[in-house]
Amino acid sequence: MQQTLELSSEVLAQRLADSGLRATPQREMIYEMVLKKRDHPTADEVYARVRADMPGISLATVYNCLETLVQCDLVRAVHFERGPTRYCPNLRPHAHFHDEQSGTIHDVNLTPELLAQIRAVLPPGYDARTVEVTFRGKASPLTSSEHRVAGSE
Amino acid sequence: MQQTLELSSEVLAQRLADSGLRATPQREMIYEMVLKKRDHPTADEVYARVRADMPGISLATVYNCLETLVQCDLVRAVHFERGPTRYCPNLRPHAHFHDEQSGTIHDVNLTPELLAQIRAVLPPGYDARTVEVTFRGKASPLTSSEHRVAGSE
DNA sequence: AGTGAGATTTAGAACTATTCCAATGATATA
DNA sequence: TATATCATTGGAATAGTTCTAAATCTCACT
Ligand SMILES: [Mn+2]
Ligand SMILES: [Mn+2]
Ligand SMILES: [Zn+2]
Ligand SMILES: [Zn+2]
Repeated sequence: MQQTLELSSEVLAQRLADSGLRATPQREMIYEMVLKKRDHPTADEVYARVRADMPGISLATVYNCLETLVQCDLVRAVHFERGPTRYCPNLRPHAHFHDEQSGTIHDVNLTPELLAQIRAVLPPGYDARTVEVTFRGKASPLTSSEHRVAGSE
Repeated sequence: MQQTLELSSEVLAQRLADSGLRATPQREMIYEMVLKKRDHPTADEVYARVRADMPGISLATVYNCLETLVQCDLVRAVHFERGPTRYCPNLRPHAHFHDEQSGTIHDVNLTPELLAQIRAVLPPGYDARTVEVTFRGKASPLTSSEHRVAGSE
C-alpha cells in the first residue's frame, strides 16, 4: 500500500512525460489525494483536502490538474445528473451506484462478458467508444460498508 | 399519428390532474413540442420551438413546464457529461447513444432480459431504482438515419 | 356575474460549477 | 545566465439553471 503510493508518482511522471507535460508538486499532490480516499470527490472536495497540505494552491489549479490527470488516463471524470463533476481513480471497467439517501458513490465491477452483452444491443453502424452504466437507488448500510472493489489498474 | 397527438393532451390533462395540477396552454404546447420532434432537445431548443407558436412564453416557464412533465412521468430528463439537460419522451426502457461527431442522441432499445442481467451485477443490499446505460462514440450516417425505435408507452 | 384563494407565468436577479484571461512564477534547455 | 515554454494564480466571465416577487390566470363558491 505504501509502495502503491510511491509508485504512483513515478507512474504520474511517466504519463505526464508521455504527453510532454511536467511533474509539478500540485499535480503530484492532487493525484495522490485522489488515490488516497477513493470516494469520487468533486473538485471542491479535492481542493479542500489538498489545501491542508498545500495552503497556497488555487481552485483553478485543482481544476487544471484534474483535467490533466483525466487527459493522461490516470483518473476518470464521472457525472451524476447535473451535479458537480466527480473524479474516480478506478480505471477498471465498472459501473457507478449512486446512493440517493447518502449521496455516496459506490463502484460496481463489470465483467467483460456483461460489457460485451451490453454493446451487443447496438445496431450495426454504431461504434461505441465508451459504455457507461449508472445505478441510482438505495444501498443498505450493512452491506454497503463491506463492499469493496479491487484497486485500479 | 394525428390521434396520438390528440390523445396526448388528454393523457397530459389526466396526469396533471392526478398530481393536483392544471392543464395550461404552456404545458400543453411544450408537451406536444417534445412529442413532435423526439430529438432530445434542451430547454433552450424547446424554448425556441415553442416561441414560434407562443411568442410571449418565458424561458422560466419552459423550465417549469419541463420539470412538471418530468414529475408527471411523461418526459424523462437525460444528461450527457456536463451539457445542458435534454428531454426525452420515450418512456420505454432504452439506452442513449451520444454521437460525438454530430452531437445527436439516438435511442437504443433495451430488453427486460438485458436490464435484468445488468441489475444482477449489484451486490446484495443494493436496490437500484433506476438503471442508466449511455454509449458515446460514432454512428455511421448510413445506418443511423434508418434506425428508429418504437414510440413511447 | 363577482370575489377570493391559490396556482401559474413572467422578467430578471441570483446561483453554481466551470472556464477563461492576463499576469506572475518556475523550469528546462542553450 | 538568458530565453522560451510551461504552469499556477486570482479574478472575471460564462452557461445552465433556479429563485424571487409581482402580475395574471383559473376555479370554486357565492
Ligand atoms: Mn466540482
Ligand atoms: Mn437547456
Ligand atoms: Zn468509480
Ligand atoms: Zn431517449
